[in-house]
Amino acid sequence: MSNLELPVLEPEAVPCCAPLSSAELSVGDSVTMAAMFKALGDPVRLRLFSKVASAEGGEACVCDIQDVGVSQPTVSHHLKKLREAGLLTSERRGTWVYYRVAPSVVAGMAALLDLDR
Amino acid sequence: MSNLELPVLEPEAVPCCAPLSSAELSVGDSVTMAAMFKALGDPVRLRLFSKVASAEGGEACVCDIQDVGVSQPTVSHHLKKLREAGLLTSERRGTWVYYRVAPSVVAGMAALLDLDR
DNA sequence: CATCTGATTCGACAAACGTCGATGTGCTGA
DNA sequence: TCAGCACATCGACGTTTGTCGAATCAGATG
Repeated sequence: MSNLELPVLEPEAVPCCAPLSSAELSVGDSVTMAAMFKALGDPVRLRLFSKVASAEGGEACVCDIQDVGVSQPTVSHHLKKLREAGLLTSERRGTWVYYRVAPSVVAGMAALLDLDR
Repeated sequence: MSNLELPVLEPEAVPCCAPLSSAELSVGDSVTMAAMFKALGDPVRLRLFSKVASAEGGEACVCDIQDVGVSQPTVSHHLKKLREAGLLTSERRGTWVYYRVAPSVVAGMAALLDLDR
């Protein structure tokens, strides 16, 4: 990946897109959306995302979710990917860093997959 | 990818899964679902999928959708990936091969991303 | 300040991926 | 039967990815 400061998609900047069944995706939108799907395209990342999404109070600190069978640096690496894709946000509070899902972004992905309209 | 005959997921075999917000994904389910998200995690593949999903009559032959900026073998390769992930089905009719989306599989992905329940 | 703990960054490496041109396969029609 | 078109497979390639251990950064606490 060309990691010269990946732009970390803003939660607001996701009016993308109409359902796939309704219209063909533009080249630009396909790049944007593919990056999001790709972020969920790894089992470890999907489990981390799942742990955050299903956590009490909608958030979880890294220490609560890092038991996924890989080393702690690898967990951190995956969480960064999810952040860069715009799917998670993070906030440091004292010693711990808390992660939350970005609901609008995830809703955008779900809307894209809604084939019934 | 370890391509020793990838099992080509059955459209029926996808009662997976409950929304991510409701419960943590199992290891097995995370592998299954990640493979699907990964299939949509490439811009070219997402555009091909989009072209099929938005096609007249719900299907398209390769010749109708192969104008995505890569070579014909590459298009074929990507369509195979989408088939293997269970997202598309294909059928040969005479000279042409027609692709359709597997609605239940895509619906399963959308359901997983539904955070509002 | 020194030290401990939680989390990120760095550097390296094998495996997987996306792409291509060449070749193979399946069907149609002359 | 043979030429031609549609599509898939093969073999090779540079790039990206997932993983690790080591090092570093950031707060908290003695």
